[in-house]
Amino acid sequence: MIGSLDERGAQVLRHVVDDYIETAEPVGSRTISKKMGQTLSPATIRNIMADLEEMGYLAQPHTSAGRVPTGAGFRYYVDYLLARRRLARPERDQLQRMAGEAGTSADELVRQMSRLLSNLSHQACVVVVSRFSNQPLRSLSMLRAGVDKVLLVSVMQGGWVEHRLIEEETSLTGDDIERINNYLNELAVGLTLSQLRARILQEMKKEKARYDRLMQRALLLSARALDEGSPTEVYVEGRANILEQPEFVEDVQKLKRILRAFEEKSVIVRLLDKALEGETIQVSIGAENPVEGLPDISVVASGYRLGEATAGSIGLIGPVRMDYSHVIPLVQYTARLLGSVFEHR
Amino acid sequence: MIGSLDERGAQVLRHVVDDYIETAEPVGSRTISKKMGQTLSPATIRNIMADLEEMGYLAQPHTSAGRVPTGAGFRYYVDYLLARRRLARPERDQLQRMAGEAGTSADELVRQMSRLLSNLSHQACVVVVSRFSNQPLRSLSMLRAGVDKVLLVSVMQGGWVEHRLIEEETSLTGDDIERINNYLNELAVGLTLSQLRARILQEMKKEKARYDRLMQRALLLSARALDEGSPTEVYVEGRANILEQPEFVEDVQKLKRILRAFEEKSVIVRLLDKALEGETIQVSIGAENPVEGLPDISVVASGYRLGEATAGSIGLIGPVRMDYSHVIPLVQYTARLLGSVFEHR
DNA sequence: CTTAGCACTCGAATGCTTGGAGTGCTAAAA
DNA sequence: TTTTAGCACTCCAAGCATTCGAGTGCTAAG
Repeated sequence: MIGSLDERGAQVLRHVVDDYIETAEPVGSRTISKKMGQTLSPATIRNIMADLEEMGYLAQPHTSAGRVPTGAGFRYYVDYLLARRRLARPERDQLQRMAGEAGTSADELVRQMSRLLSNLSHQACVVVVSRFSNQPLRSLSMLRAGVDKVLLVSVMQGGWVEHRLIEEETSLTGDDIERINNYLNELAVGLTLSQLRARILQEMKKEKARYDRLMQRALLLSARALDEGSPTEVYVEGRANILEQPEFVEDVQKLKRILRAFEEKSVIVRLLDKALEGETIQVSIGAENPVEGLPDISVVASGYRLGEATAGSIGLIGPVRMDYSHVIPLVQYTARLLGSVFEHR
Repeated sequence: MIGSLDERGAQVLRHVVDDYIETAEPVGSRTISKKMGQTLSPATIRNIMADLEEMGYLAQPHTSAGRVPTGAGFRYYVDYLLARRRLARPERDQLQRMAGEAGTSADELVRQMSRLLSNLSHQACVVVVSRFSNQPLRSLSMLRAGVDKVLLVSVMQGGWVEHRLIEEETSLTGDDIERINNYLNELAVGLTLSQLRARILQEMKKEKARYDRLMQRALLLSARALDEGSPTEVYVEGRANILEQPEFVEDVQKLKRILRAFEEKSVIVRLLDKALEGETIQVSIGAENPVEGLPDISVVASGYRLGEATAGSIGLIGPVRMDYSHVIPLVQYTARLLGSVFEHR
């Protein structure tokens, strides 16, 4: 059914999609004819549109309505017809200014960038931070926190800080803790957390042999701390933008499904899954996304890097009828920006 | 206009509110007559309802419709007519089980309790944690985090951990840091953060006199760290429950306003403001809440204590037509539970 | 291959009718 | 004096017919 298009067909498709993105209404042949400077009459356009429909790029809600792009239509549009505009100056400036804010902590910064991105795009913005897997440790320390508790604090490349409070019955002296810290840092700095996990297991055998009870305990505690804890953090900003989209407001069921999805970390992670693999932009149109229950949303997302590894991904979630030509460079730019910000932290 | 009610009037009002809470539809005289076991005919009920309307407790959407409780009607209901039921066993059990989960960190626990509460109530649940103002410090430590950065970590009563990453050009040796830590802990443990702030300012003068450059620097860094940072954290769970309420779904504008409000920390803090003062339950009905733009929501909230001071508040946000007799004990119980959980951390 | 012309389709908007739920009032009953 | 049966009245919601117009597909001429 779906084939390639000649120049004319492509132009018509492009205009249909453009117009539909703008108006959210079915587009008629008259409109397209005008948009193309009346080089072709509505009747001709109708013929072309009928062809496009046959090829699966357009659809008719009912006989006497205009045409609406299908998922395939949007896909073709994004792949071949999109005007790859550069990001407008003022938007670049705003993003850069935000990224330059020095005082904020890493996760506060991400949240604010995400909010700004959602404002600029009028879509909901989602960020997944995979704190652990990939980022090398800058320091790992243990410190006392009250009578029978110790706190394990890890600082990652990029300024991410993670901590775990652990119950510990037997008390450690200040000296003990200092020794442990020296030992841990020697062991850990430069490793990613998953590497460290492996290293600790390895080391535990050695230490057992050496009969150093204190170090054994330190390793045990660290291993325990590393086992717990969620490996990813998720931020959602600009949920209310979903309500700006007529297609969602008309159908409360869709709205509910989307809002529920935003409340499930795992769903969001799955939505942005592909983007986590690299720094290139990923566009899922409609049912293309991996989540079963959400065939009416598109996701435009990109991973952002920190050194060698992908540190997380940032994306926009909205209706299939999204302004891709605007949104794609926005996300792309923001992802790069995030990466470079964390590089210098 | 608004006066006190005789027994009969009160009973009718109670039934109208009960029925309206259940159905979200205007309530007619027939319905009430039946509910009261036909001790009074519909005609009599009509007379009573007309009185209640005159007094401002009921209103008619239009001439030939039933009655709907006004804000004042709900207020009277909550103040005088509510059957103060105890919380049902299974709900108590669920909450307790959740509170007993040992492994989770303080903020993860709050988030999960909040989510559970939103599920049990079918409303959106909001928690405000005022981390700083009131809770005494258990420990305050500085540690190195990379080449030119130090991390200041504070552990509060209740298991709350807070950290700040600070740029620091001149490098500190391990010895320096140890001295600083001893000094800081001596200074800080047992104080609340606001007390500590004052203490540091005091101390800075002294140290200046003593010409101890290292301690000076430590104090400077600490002061800087304490000055930044938001004093409160806010969690919202169960937003999607808002969409279960017909009164909100019918009116997208209201929906938008509510969702936008959920995205503004300051708005939420204002909504729960009164509850932060004490451990008693606060009910704001409709326009009673302090936020201008949200006259259609009710807030049922309670502060939770940690030792002497209020550590935060937890509340439910929903339509004026909320099931107060269910929701009030729910919130009350959860707030107490939270307090006692953090007590033992 | 393009396009003017035309018959046709279908949804959205409009107006009309009807049914029913609910009211207020009055007058009789308790 | 209070209650209630009876009744006229109001108004919304739902159903139905009609109209309007945007848009189509097809055909035949350019």
